[in-house]
Amino acid sequence: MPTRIPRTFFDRPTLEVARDLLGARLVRLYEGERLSGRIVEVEAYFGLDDRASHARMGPTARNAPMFGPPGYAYVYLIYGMHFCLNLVTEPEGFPAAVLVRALEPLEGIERQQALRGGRPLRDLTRGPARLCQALAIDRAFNGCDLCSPEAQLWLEFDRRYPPEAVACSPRVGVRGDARALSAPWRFFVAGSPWVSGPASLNRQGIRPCPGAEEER
DNA sequence: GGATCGATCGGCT
DNA sequence: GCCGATCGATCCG
Repeated sequence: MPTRIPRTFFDRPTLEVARDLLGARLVRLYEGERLSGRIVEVEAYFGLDDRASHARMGPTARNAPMFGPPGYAYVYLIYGMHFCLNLVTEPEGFPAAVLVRALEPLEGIERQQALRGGRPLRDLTRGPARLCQALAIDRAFNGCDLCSPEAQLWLEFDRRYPPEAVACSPRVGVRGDARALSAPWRFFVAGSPWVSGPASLNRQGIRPCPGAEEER
């Protein structure tokens, strides 16, 4: 049985964690069955200055997990009907998290399709709300410790992508100021059919990742 | 492939 | 009241 990714992995600058999460396996134990997928797309949200982050207005009841210790889940409801999964990064007190935007399906695919209402395989986990539905991730996982041996949701090291296989682009669906709009804090596996977002971003957006030193 | 629109509700202004 | 880190259906080219 592969080991769960430890808390020290998440206790680092968010841009580094985001890039390193590509290739990791997200595992959900659902009614005794492993449902999993390989992470192929993420977005980083960090700091009070990030106008696209839920933490931009300071701590609230909703965004509290973002201010908490690393290695926990921050799950929120959006548009009154969809859930999104974030992985909390950086030391406690600094608001930061990585949004998981797309997976390459690996285990329990038939069960995942059932949870998705029989939608096509290609649409199974392509998008942050779709993957939550496929892995049965909802509000109950908000604040969940992903590094605990008892957790029903965790991460495992799986594939490791070389730098040239990883591309970046501005984040999808953000509304903040010019800086937030242009910040290349979305990372994805170049050319993967499992990546979400507008095709335009996935073509033009293919450029080298910024160094982690760009953070802050 | 791209644009538009409706669904639906918790958390903030 | 307002609006969103989205999705799916529908229309168009």
